[in-house]
Amino acid sequence: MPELPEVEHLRRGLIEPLVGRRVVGVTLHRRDVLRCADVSKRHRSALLNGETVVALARHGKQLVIQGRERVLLVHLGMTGSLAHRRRGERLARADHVHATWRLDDGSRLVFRDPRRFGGLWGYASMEAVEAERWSSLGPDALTIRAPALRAALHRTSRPVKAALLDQGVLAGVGNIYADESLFATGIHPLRQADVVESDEATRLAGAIRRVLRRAIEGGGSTIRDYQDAGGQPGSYQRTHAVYGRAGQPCPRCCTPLVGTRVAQRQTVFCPQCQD
DNA sequence: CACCACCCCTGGACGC
DNA sequence: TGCGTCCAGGGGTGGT
Repeated sequence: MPELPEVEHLRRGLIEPLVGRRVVGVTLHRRDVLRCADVSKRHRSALLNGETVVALARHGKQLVIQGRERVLLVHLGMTGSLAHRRRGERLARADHVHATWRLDDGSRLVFRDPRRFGGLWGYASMEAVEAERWSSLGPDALTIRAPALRAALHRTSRPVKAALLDQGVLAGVGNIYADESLFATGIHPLRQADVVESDEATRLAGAIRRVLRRAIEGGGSTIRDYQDAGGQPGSYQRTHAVYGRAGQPCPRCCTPLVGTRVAQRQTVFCPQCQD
């Protein structure tokens, strides 16, 4: 399930194969996966046909492939993936492939998303993405600073985990890294966000940055589906302290970890270490 | 306005 | 083996 670390690892892995390459052909296998901001444009143009890729940008969990004239925003949702394959290299699975780009070196980029919670959005420019899309997102979680997090948490009485999952509060944290960051800071996921103390918010901001940075270095977390641009799984799932470990001993104090539900999400915490 | 439940979707796990 | 049921969750939406 791609959260910020998986999307950032993907972005870094796509720079070398994509930047400087020209898109010489696109196939949209499933039209409803492309949700164009500008519906008057034909889909080939929205999908960067004929464009040279100049950069890859990310905010939170959203990736943007920047062409010279247009840009394409990619959201992976739960099961989305972007795979780059050199000429002749095959995909592990070809079902649920919704879009394919052919590049001028004979390689191709493939968007696959079995559950279709993800999608593709065409925009005229980075400025349009920032104005129409990223303006409703909170600050990027990879660089979140304590004062900004403290202020955001202070504005809401929701459970702190619900606030962390809200992309308008903080962009990029999903279910895995919310639980891991709260455990690292000793904060109970159901604690009201506005009663998180200043020093706790400071430590939480640091934990979020550290957890995300280490997850990126580990190539992200692969629970079931996630693969990077080259088809490799991540390794950070081996480092998870609490996510997916309900009933197992807390790695710090050996108390059995407790599973519950917060904001419709499976949530695991240590009843001894987190309050 | 703030918050929350529901819904979209598919594949894998599990029970019988 | 096969079938039915449940569950995973990011994010939009509509209800409270």
